[in-house]
Amino acid sequence: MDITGFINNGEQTPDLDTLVDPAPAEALRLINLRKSTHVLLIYGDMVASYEGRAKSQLEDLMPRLVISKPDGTFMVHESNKEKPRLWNPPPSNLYASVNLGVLTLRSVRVSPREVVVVDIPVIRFVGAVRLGVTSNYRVFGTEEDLVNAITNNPSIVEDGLQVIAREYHTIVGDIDILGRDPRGNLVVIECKRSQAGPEAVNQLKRYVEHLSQKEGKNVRGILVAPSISSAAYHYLRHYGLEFRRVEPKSLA
Amino acid sequence: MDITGFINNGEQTPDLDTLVDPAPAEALRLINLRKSTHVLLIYGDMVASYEGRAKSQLEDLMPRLVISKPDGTFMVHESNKEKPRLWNPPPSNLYASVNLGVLTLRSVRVSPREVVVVDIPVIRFVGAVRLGVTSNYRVFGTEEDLVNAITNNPSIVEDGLQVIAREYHTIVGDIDILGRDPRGNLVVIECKRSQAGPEAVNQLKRYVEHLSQKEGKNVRGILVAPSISSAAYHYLRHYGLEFRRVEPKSLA
DNA sequence: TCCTGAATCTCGCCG
DNA sequence: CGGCGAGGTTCAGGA
Repeated sequence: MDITGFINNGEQTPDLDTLVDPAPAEALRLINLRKSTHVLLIYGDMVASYEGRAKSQLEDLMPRLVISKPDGTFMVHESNKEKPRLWNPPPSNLYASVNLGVLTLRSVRVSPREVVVVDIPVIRFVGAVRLGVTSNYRVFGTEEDLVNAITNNPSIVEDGLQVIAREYHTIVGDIDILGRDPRGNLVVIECKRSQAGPEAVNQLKRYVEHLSQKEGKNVRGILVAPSISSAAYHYLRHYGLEFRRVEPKSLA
Repeated sequence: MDITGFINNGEQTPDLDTLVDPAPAEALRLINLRKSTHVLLIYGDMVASYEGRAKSQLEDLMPRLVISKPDGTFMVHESNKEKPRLWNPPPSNLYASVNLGVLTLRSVRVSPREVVVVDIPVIRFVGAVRLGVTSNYRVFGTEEDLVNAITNNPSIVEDGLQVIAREYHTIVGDIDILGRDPRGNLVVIECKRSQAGPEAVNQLKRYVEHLSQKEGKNVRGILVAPSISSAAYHYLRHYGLEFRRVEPKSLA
């Protein structure tokens, strides 16, 4: 027993461990050793099931890839698609065990209660890799960037427009930008970073209706987006709403 | 030159290849050999960037995990989160190269044009695994299951309700279920598999308004869901719409 | 191909 | 912790 509390006798935990065609007990050992610090990659023939908010099963024994992250992310990937076939989102807990030579992984999420169970009778590979996390991550070209650009320069939408508020809270939701036009009309502005559809029109209509009832006067509504679908445009015009085309990229 | 066209002289392509701390040229060879048939796992210190619908960069050199699938899925994962930090959805094309000892991966999507570039000066591991694809995949407890259950037994929603149509198309969108109550009123039913919010109410309101204008008479709207948020319920009642609590699980 | 809306959406933010 | 809406949403189905 090491009085310093270090089990590994001063040896550094490696960033990478790999096992090819391991015995189940070997795989189990590595998984339990690294599951809270490393991302685990487990490849083999497996069946899996999920039950929680919904329910589904992968009954055919087939080569698949399990990825488990220290934050509890648990995914069963197949040969196509970006999304895992089965998964548990973080935070979940991983429990591994071996019974009759079969490695079983159970990922358990507490709230809502969701369980993914994977049985792996044939383990082809287990890897443990230590990954980083990017801080100060930033995406450019979001809806927020669009709102900022309009706030800084309202004439992008309309000459003489004054911005009264951003993220204006109402009982029916938050209005991206509330403004006033030169003639004194309230203007509700809804921004979309990509093509607007019927839902976006509906959202704008909801805000305009609410404000117009509350204020007891006419309120304009402008949908700002790089484009709008044909059906959505007809719908928008039918309710007297307006569309203003703005390319988010032109504002970078 | 093998006249049969088989480069591997009859040897089977292995389901699994692994390289630990490979030279860049070695890694490149395996990637190009397997990228169209296997899922590639590439672990090392890397920087990455994305430009397309939006733009973002991972400037800090840091251990990350690249996953590339034969359908063109390309993901850069970090130590947390279910979603990759950067990605290209399928279909995309992967181009790998080595310059001055640095492995570079470029994932290119054509429409819309999007590019993810990853530079990997330190390659710790490359794996190629052959995965399957589940056919006849089915999830239970979806909104469609709820719609089916109501279609088969409309009394779940209301005694005497008759279902006229499912997925009834209108100019403002598709109505989950269109029915008629014993008093002859048209009834629009919107189903949600989980708690309903303001957007769901708004959606129902849109359909009801449209039909009511088109038909020139009163149209009822019923929101069917396991629960509804408080704000959404007030909003719903304000517009004379109705809520019917239904647990999707009770219909399995 | 585009359009439309569901999703075990996931994720971040704000109360 | 729940509610709410954005997202480089992804994905499937239909016109």
